[in-house]
Parts: sequence; structure tokens; C-alpha cells
Amino acid sequence: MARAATTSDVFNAIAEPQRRRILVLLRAGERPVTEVAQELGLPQPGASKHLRVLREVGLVRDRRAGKQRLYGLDARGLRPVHEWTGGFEQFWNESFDRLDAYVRELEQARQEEQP
Amino acid sequence: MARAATTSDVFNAIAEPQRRRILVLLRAGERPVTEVAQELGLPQPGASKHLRVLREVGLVRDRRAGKQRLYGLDARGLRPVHEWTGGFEQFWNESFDRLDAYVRELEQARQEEQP
DNA sequence: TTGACGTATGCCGATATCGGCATATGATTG
DNA sequence: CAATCATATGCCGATATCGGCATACGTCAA
Repeated sequence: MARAATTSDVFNAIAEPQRRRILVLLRAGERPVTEVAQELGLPQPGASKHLRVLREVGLVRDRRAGKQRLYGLDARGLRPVHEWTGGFEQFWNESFDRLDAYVRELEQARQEEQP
Repeated sequence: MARAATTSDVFNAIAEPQRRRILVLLRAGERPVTEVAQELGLPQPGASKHLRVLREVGLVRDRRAGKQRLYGLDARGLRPVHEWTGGFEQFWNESFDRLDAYVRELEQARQEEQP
């Protein structure tokens, strides 16, 4: 192993809790950094930085509105994530069965230990 | 800001490309570390470490099988991610509209600049 | 222009991360 | 028990990350 991917990809962008909160907040509509920071209880520079990351991966767009800069959601980038996880949907339920099978195997193995 | 969440949560676990590859591979069935490493072209220690992370967040289970230790998928943990992203589904399409609106705004603003 | 507001950036410290390598630990078989 | 195969760990280096703080930059209004 020798260092690999980091930020600048959607999976990483949403790995950060604060950024997830920001995205959720922006579902309610565009907002200037200040408001984001305030509503989430974040320092302004922090909010700014997170928004930068989100912008770089394309999850957020910004537009000037006079003195302010409004940030708005662009959720299209989340679709791949949704689809990727969706690829495991059939396993969510199956997992239980597998777990059962596994447990049953254990039981059996234990019984065979002391015949 | 002062340090926050890291690994040990599903979002972070799947932020790593290699780990995503491992999960996909395990959809095809249980495998010992060696096979995972081999099929993905990873060094064994590397594979072991990634599997450890995946195990810690519960995306993977392991069971002994004689000399080997078989790793199997437990996709249940991916469900929250799927659902979280699903919460933005309605915005995937809407985003286009917003983009259009945004572009239109720009046009208008530009025209107002040179009347 | 000067000021005032809104926002981004730079630098720092603390801490994780991932990969590579060597090696320890575990289990099985002879 | 020794040898062997399977797997996990430890340690390292390079690099990111996130947060905090101060401060630069940008834009508008008087």
C-alpha cells in the first residue's frame, strides 16, 4: 500500500458528517455561507471550507447575489452513490439468512466437537 | 474546526476505493483474505487491513474454516447510506431545472449590465 | 476613496490515513 | 514438537484531513 484517493470525490465528500449536514440543510434552499454556518453552529471559515470541498466535487453550486454568495444544492452527484449502494440491496435481506446459516453452522460444529 | 470523525463509520469505510472493490468482490461469495488480495491485485497485508476496517463497521463478517478465515459480506450497513442518498432523489432531476433557472438568471443579469 | 459587510484563504497543530515491509500470531499436518 | 501454510500486526514515511485563528480579498454604499 502507498497512499491513495482522498477528498475530491463524492464518496469522500459525504464521508464528513458536517458536510452531510450542509447538504441536508441546502435541500431547503440556497443560502449564503454565513447562514449555513449559523444554522449549523459552525464557524464561518469552517463552513466555507466544507462548501469548497462540496463545490469541487460538484455537489454544490454557488452564485453571486450582490454582496452575498449563495450556495445551492446540486444533488446529481449523489446518484452514483445511491446506485452503488443499491447494488447491494438484494443482500440486505439475504444477510439475515446468511447470518442464520452461519449460526446454524456454528451450532452444528459445536455438537460435533463433543459427540 | 478541530478534528472530527474518521474511519469506523460506514460512510468512511466506503470512501476508500479499494474497500469498495472488496465489497463488490464479496458479493460473489465468501473468500479468504488471500483470494481477495489476489483477485484484486493487492498485497495480502493491505487486504487484511481493509477487511479489518470493513469488519469493524460491520460490513463484513469473518468465520473460520479450518486453516482459513472466510470473509463474507454483510451489506445491511449499506442501507443507511442508500437511504440517506435517496433523500436527495427528488433533487436529481430538479437540479437540471435549477441549473436552467440559474443560467437564465445569468443571461438576464448580463443584459441588464449593458442596457 | 473609505468603510463596512460578506466570504475565502493561509498557516498551524494534532491526528489519521494508506501503503510497504518485516514479522508475529494462529491453525493444521506430519 | 516441528514445519508449514494462512492471516494479522507493528512500525515507518508521506501525505491528508479537520479545526482554529488571523487576515486577505471582494463587493457594495456613502
